[in-house]
Amino acid sequence: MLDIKFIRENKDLIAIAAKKKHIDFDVEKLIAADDIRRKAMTSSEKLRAEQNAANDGIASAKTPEERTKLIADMKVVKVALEKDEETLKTVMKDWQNLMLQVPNIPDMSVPDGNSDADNMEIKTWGEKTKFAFDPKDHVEIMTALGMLDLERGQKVHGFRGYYLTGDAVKLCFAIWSYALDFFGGRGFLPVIPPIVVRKINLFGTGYLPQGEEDMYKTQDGDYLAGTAEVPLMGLYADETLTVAELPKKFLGFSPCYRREAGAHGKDVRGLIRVNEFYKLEQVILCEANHEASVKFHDEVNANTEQFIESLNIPYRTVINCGADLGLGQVKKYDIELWVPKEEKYREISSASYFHDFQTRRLNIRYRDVEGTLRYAHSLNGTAIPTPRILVSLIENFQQPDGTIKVPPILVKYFGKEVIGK
RNA sequence: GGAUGGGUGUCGGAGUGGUCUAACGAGACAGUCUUGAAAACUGUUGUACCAGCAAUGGUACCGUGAGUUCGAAUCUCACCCCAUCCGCCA
Repeated sequence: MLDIKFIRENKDLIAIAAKKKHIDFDVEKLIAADDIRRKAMTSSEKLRAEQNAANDGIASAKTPEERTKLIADMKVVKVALEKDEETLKTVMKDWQNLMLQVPNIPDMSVPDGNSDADNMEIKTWGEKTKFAFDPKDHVEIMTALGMLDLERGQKVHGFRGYYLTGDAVKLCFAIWSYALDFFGGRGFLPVIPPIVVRKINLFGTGYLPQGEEDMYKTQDGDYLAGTAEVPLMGLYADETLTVAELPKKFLGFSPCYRREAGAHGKDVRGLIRVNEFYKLEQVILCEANHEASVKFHDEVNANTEQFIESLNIPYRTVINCGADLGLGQVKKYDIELWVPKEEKYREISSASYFHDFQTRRLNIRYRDVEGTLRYAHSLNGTAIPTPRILVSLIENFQQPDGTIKVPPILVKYFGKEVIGK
């Protein structure tokens, strides 16, 4: 959600933003609706003022005749007021609907593009792993080592179902523990949030109304969130913070549920794309200025880069192009890990900032040093998702004998150096 | 699944359809008094939108939305939310 005043004064920017994000949105339609809204508001407020003024007269009328006369006058005003309010009601529906579709404006540094193929590489780290043998993919390795059962996963859950077993489970716990130490050591408060959430939180974060199809829903009308970002953003909804409390840094840990409704042909094999997984997520609320947003955005992304580096997995970082940005995102970095068997970098992390797009919808404010109420800025980034991280971890660290070398930093958490011996 | 009670300002808490510009109390802030503090006393104390360069003016907000009325915190209806009890489960 953007400020209507800002939209009116910068409608060209909005039009360019929509085009860059490949979102079909006509800002002129919103301006037209807003013109009607303003007119109806001014007009009905004037009539109401008249009515308010007459009220005292009616209450203190000296004679019944005087009173009857005043009431008769106000009956006329009432009819006019009802007409204005009818207009206002109709246009407000339209207006609110349009306001929910206004895209946030991408940063200058976001490249143009039509799809994730146009994302701009800004960093590569590590050597793409070379093998003196024919590397296998993670499904083959894990199945052979009793770490993964896709067949029975499918039997029980259906398409994209999986069982992790044995050392795969231990590896997940090791990664979670390590991540908790790593990110916790950088000032993030660990949080296990509710992931079955009320609808309002999804509107607030910008996942609704557009993302309805990708979400699981309960019979009570609640939703299973696809990321801990949703409940963490809801945490301070409708609250006013003090500037001294900012920035707030959270490390959420939660299961994540995604229907992957629009991705039926994509990544049909293995652990890349699944309906339920676990994720540690960084969320920050900070002061309302662009520099702070940029600073924390870089910080959040660097945290995950350094985490991946400590595991010694080759990766690259991209700036997502316009078409790959969500409605509310100003800028987004993806970190992609090298997957040897596919010979491709695959997304593992996504860090974005929103300015006050989310906090306006959620009504998260703070008082700045002058005492002025302001909407905070929000940003978030993946810390680490499981089991997706296992794909590149296992494929990059596989050995000729079919075993897996555990990254040294994880040995302390995992308990042994090699899986499969 | 069944039953009941309740949503008022920063908080507690009143509120017979018109003077609600929401009583009263607490808190916070400022001042008086004081060597300083406490106490006491006095005053101030929300948010959003519209018009305006501004000073300022207007409107709305008592959970949300409709309705009745010249006029609604107050009456009617629907919904949302909160709490408690019983049952069931962990």
